[in-house]
Amino acid sequence: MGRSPCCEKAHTNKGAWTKEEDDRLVAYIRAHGEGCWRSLPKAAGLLRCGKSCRLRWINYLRPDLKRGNFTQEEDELIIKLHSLLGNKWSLIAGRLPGRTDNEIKNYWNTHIRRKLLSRGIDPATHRPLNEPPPTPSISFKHDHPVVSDSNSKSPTSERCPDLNLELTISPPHHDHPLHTPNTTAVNNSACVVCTLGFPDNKDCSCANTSTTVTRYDFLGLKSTVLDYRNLETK
DNA sequence: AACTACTGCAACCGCTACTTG
DNA sequence: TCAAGTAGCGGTTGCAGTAGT
Repeated sequence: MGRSPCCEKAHTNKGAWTKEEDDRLVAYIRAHGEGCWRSLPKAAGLLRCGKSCRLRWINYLRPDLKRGNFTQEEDELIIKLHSLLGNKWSLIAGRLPGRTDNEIKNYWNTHIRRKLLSRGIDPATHRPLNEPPPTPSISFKHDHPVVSDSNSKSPTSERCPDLNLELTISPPHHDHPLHTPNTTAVNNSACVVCTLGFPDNKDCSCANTSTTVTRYDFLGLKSTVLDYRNLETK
């Protein structure tokens, strides 16, 4: 058998946190540190779910949080990172010290989305709104399937008419990469996660795959086109 | 002043990968 | 090995504050 449930939902508070609850949580974490969210509410004398405590601390109470408006630089960085990573808010937040994934997600949905739309850019694809979305197709002529970004019909797309992977995180197609199109095994070059400064991240593909990547300098970031096997199609 | 519509954000929900017993 | 719990993530919702009429 596993462990006992994380909390008794019948005896937990919900909704907005009170000042007293905040103070208790902050005092407890200052004394004991982060971690073991399951036992924290009881130990801290809070009628809250551990999950709720974790969220409150991470998104609101952490002392290193930067409150206030986003700067123009942060704006641009979020847009660049989103074009590369998609809705990976925690990864994006990792590149913005003092900002949380929830804060960035909210800011994206309320400000940046609108900003991009007003510029005629699709916030989901980072392409012009009037440009038809690319239809990825997969070729099996190599040892491994290769995703190509093309609207033209291929024999494969005819063979697999229902296969639409909705792949959107690669940078726009670039005929002439700024750097030598160095398509090598990852063992010899960085994956996108490492390139963005997230070594040892769970999304890092360096250590455990034989993925091929091509590196570009997209939007000023040393970006990477991933082999389709690394893409998440959520 | 009162009502309605809109906006922004904190918090919740549900899912998944990982861990534990 | 596997079932169940935990932590963390992303999507969604609820509500307070503000603007418009």
